[in-house]
Formats: sequence, C-alpha cells, structure tokens
Amino acid sequence: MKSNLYKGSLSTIILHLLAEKREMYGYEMSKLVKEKSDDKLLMTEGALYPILHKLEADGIITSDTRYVDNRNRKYYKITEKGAKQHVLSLKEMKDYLQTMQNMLLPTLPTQNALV
Amino acid sequence: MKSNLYKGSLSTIILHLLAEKREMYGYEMSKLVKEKSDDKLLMTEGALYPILHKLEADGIITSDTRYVDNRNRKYYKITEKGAKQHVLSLKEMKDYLQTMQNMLLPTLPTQNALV
DNA sequence: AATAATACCTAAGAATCTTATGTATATTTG
DNA sequence: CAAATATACATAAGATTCTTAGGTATTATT
Repeated sequence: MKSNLYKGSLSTIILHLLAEKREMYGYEMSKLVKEKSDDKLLMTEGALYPILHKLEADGIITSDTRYVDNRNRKYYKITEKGAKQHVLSLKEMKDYLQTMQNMLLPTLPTQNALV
Repeated sequence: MKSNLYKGSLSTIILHLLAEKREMYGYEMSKLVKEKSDDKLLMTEGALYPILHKLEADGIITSDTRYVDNRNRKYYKITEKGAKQHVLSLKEMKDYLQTMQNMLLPTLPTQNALV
C-alpha cells in the first residue's frame, strides 16, 4: 500500500469483499481492491495470504480449492461467524472514519466532509 | 487505542494538533485526543513519546522544556517543514477516508455517509 | 523464446503499537 | 496525614501488521 494509514484495515476490507461477493479467491481480491481503490491500495501477497490463513483458522472464512479456467484457485467464502464479525468490523470502521473526521476535519459541514 | 484501525494515524493526529494549537506538550496531547475521540483513542505514552522524538529528529517539530505550574513540561511546536508535511498528511488522510468510504460504504448517499 | 500474467505460498525484516517499568512531583481523598 | 491518583517525562521488551524478497507452477502475450 502507498499509505500506512491502511495498516490495520486489510482484514476489514477482505471480510467486506467476501460479504458482498460471497465467493472470491485471493488473487481476485488483490486485483479488485487495486481497482476499487484506484491504485491507492496495493495489497501485497505477503500481506494478503497470511491474513486469509488467519481468518480461516479463526473460523471467519472457509476455503475450497477448485480447478477453474485451467487454474488451481482457492475460493473463500464467509461463515456465519464471519458474517457476524463483518457487521462488527463495519461498525468499527464507520466509528473510526467518523472519529477521524471529527478530529481532523471538524470545520467542514457534514455533506461536504471528505470532499 | 481500542481499535487497531488507528494504527498508522497517530503521527498525523499529533501533527494536526500542533498545526492547530501551535504549542502543546505530550501529556496535554494524550488528554486532548482522549477527549476529542470520546475515549475511543487512548494514545499510550509508549506510542506518544517515541513519535514526538522521531518527529523532532526529522525536523517536523521542535521542543523547549519549560517550568510551568510547578511542572517541567516539554513544549512542542511545528516547524515550517512540519507545516508543509501537515498539508500533505491531511491530504493523505482525506484520500484514505474517501477511499475507505468508497470501498466499504458505497451505497450510502454522500450526505449520510458515516452516519 | 522471453516476458508478463495468473495463482498460490513463506520467511526475514521494518514499522508501529502495547505492556510494563522507571523516575519525580503535586494533588486529592479517605 | 498517608495512600492513591494525577501530572509529566522516558525507555525497553514484546506483539502485531505490513513490506520485501524469495520460491513454485502454469498460461498468455509479445
């Protein structure tokens, strides 16, 4: 990533992708995040894969490896526990974004905040 | 801090405090941040003081120790270089907040974003 | 044929924070 | 008035999270 502000938010992002798409593989996630962030967040493989492994170990996501388009891909989906965690993570993120906005951009009116 | 989303944003926050107040000491910063964040961000001394020392070593801030109210306090203020850095840091933070909002909360209309 | 892209993985090291500890003085509370 | 809390600084060991660098293997492009 280009900014270290993203530190700590990668798990939340991955969890959100899986909550939206319900099925994705790692490489796909990194490409989608790169695109969605307009090249601002480049999730390296050294960060991505260990996070996926940890989320799976914690029962937040599950995987099954399949052979698709001449490729071996490890597809991940969110578990029930993960869905609950996702709600909490989103709340935590909203709270963080709001707090940061209040602390750093308090003079801007709400509708123009971040713009 | 209660959420590890704050990881990476402490320097930005400290720099912003000094850009606003023009003079503060460490202990004062930690109390103000606690108050401003509504107890959501508790900047520990183990994080705070090393950051201040690094910012000073990098010429972003300067300090002078004074005896005030029966206390030895190390007052910090922002340098010219620091003021320039602060503009960049704020831009970076706005960009991060906007990107996160786009990625995680894209369905919400702008005026209700984060609410 | 060589390079880039797809797709996974891990290990060493850097950066950032927590926890724990230390020093010293002042104020508040039981 | 003794004990606890608050003020004010500091550092060191450890945890967490990421980068950098390397590895394997296949497919697509130039």
